[in-house]
Amino acid sequence: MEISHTEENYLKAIFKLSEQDGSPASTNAISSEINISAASVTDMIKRLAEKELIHYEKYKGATLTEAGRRIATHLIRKHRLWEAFLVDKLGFTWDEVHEIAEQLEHIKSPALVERLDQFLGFPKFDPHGDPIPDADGNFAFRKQIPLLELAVGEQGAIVGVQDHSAAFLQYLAQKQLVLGSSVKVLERFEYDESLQIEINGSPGQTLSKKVCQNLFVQKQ
Amino acid sequence: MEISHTEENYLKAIFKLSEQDGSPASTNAISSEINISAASVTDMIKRLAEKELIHYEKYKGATLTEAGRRIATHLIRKHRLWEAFLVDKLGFTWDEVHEIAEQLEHIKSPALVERLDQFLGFPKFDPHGDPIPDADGNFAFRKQIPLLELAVGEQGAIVGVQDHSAAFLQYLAQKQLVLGSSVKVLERFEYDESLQIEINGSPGQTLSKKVCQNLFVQKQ
DNA sequence: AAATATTTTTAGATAAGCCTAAAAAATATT
DNA sequence: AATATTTTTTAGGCTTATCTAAAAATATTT
Repeated sequence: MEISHTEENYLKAIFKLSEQDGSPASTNAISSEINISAASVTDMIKRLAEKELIHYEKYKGATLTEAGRRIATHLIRKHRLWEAFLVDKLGFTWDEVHEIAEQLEHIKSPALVERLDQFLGFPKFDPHGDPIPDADGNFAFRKQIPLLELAVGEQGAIVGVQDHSAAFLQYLAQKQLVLGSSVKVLERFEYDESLQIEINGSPGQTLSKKVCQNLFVQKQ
Repeated sequence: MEISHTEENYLKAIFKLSEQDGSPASTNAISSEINISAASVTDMIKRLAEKELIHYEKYKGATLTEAGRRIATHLIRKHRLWEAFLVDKLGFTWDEVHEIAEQLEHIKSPALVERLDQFLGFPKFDPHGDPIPDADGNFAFRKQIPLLELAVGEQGAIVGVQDHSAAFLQYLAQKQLVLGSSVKVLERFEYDESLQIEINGSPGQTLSKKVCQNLFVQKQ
């Protein structure tokens, strides 16, 4: 069965919206996720249901079938492998690669994905710290918490981000906060929930609550 | 101006058909080049003419405008750079890369092309020996002739192929005929215009007229 | 529980890209 | 030069993916 570029984008959106909690992705949620009118979404999810890529009941939203999930995770696999390629091999920065990977993820060639994976040394995480699913759609798991939840005196390593916007990623890079950077919480200001942290051994950075919520660390 | 994937394919076909002799590409020629009905081609070339990507006069065929040519050569540049990547970095063989590059050539990111070029060491020729145009659309030139035109006793190096089919490329690989192989014409059989040649110093191969027409060599 | 608000679906259009069949124009043949 | 053939265009349709506006269903508030 041929799956179009467009259908792939819907499957990815439904995966993103329904994977965390397992609850169906609503028409409106999909609509705002991919910036397409709700009416068009209804249209498309009907067609995806006919192709048995999603389960869909009128007014009840959509969840992926096994076939749909396989396609979605494979897209995520390709997206993240390409991001790793762009950063590790071509020297792009982590805030520049999302748009390009959005295009590259639609390239259809099973051999290409597997060779790319090998060329990159079978990475388990992409440049933003997100896990790269294996060919069967299994994601590596890692015990990570938002930096905001680190207690005063505790230390951790940056392993991922919640917010993937270029603005946030550029802000982080400027503060020397990249994947692998070591951070230690020196003080917590209850007034605005900001944290005073030490980055790679140099103290003196205050990070806002918003920043600390969007940064994942692994306790050390 | 947005140019669709489909429009790009038409521009590439028109380039291929009209570049050699400079004469316009006829509707039928485009039709059979891209396997789309002549009626659809007429439709599309009208739209391309409106966008000023081609010059088109009813019943007179199409030629590229400067803008159209820029797009076409840029596509060829991307196609060939990706082929080089697939062979040199991912280890694909030269007969496997065309279909994948057909997809990759449509990825839109100027930065990506330039970084890829750099990553590959600014190659001037792709895995089939075809010149990779520079960012301005200029092709490297090389004095090459079909193997068939080499005289008895003359020696040359394989630098390219006329026929890009997987069948031909696989046949060549089997005979140790790859880019850079050295060949010497030992004898010419007038009966069927086949050649007895020495490949990399080992004699004893007879190559048909068809094969010798489709192989380019550089005299040594 | 009734009224109101929100969400979702239906209905009817549109544009891109394709098709086949028929008409028109250009080219080749007698 | 007239006729036949080939090429190209026109006409009319189809599918995919989108839209807006209106109707229907569901959820929320009073």
